Amino acid sequence: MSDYRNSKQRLKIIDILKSTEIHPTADWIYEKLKKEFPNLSLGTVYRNLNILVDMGMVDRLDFGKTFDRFEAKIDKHYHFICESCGSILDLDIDKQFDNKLEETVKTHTKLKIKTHKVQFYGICEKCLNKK
Amino acid sequence: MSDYRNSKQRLKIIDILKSTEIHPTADWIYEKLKKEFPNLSLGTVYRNLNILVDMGMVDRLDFGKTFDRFEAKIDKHYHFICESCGSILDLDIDKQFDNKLEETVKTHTKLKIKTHKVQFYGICEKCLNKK
DNA sequence: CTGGATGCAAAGGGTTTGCACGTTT
DNA sequence: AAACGTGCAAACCCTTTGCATCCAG
Repeated sequence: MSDYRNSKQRLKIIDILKSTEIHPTADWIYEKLKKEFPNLSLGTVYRNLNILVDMGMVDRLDFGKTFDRFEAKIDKHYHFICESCGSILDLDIDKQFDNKLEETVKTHTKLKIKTHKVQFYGICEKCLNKK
Repeated sequence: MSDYRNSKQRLKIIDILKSTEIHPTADWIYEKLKKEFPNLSLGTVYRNLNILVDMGMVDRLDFGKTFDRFEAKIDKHYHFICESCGSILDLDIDKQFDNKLEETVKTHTKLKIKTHKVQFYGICEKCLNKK
């Protein structure tokens, strides 16, 4: 892993992210940062966001994949994504968890919850046995 | 919403999805279906997958967004995505749920769980008040 | 000085779409 | 016949990358 130097742009990106609650897109950050660095390029924003994620200072909100995956719908269930081989497994967790999770949110917020998704990340059995 | 007719390609896509557990990508389906329809185009696969998702027969595994979003990392938490305005809110659920969820999976499978993510979907307070 | 960081623009990669033709109802 | 579906290819859109230049350590 390389050493990261300080850069005004990167420090400001952290500032921006810390100062907002809207979970911005790269482009939103770019537009905001451009006021201070008129020559800023979107590529720089993306590069720095990746570095910050790598440093563990920023979280990327995604599914951990590069393209969509599909499945024939049978019932609601959770997914496990293997960080080693990328495979996705269905998990059948007791339905009580479904309800408990949504109930908890409903009693603590004023949101109308329609559904929820859960993904677990780790190493699948196959990959564990390979080592 | 338009009426959907039957198409051999679409019916076969459902068959393929029902016959596998690997949560395929569009391209994987395309390669498989191409053996039966040599002139098949990837666009057709994508179109049909979108139709099937629209019909509720297929689930798309994604985060429900078109581009990445970022946030300064503070601690682990769940997210709520408003299906009306697209905003993302942080949820602070009692940590006991974190542990219970992962423990449940650990005791029922041989997977090594490292972390998990949860997204709730619904309507946020602002949008609820607008109606 | 040395190697990371930037701006610019082009390239990438997955997904969508316009159009003319084919197919279902 | 009317409207949806298909194949093909181009267009899209977000993200990454090559390169010459700039700048931090």
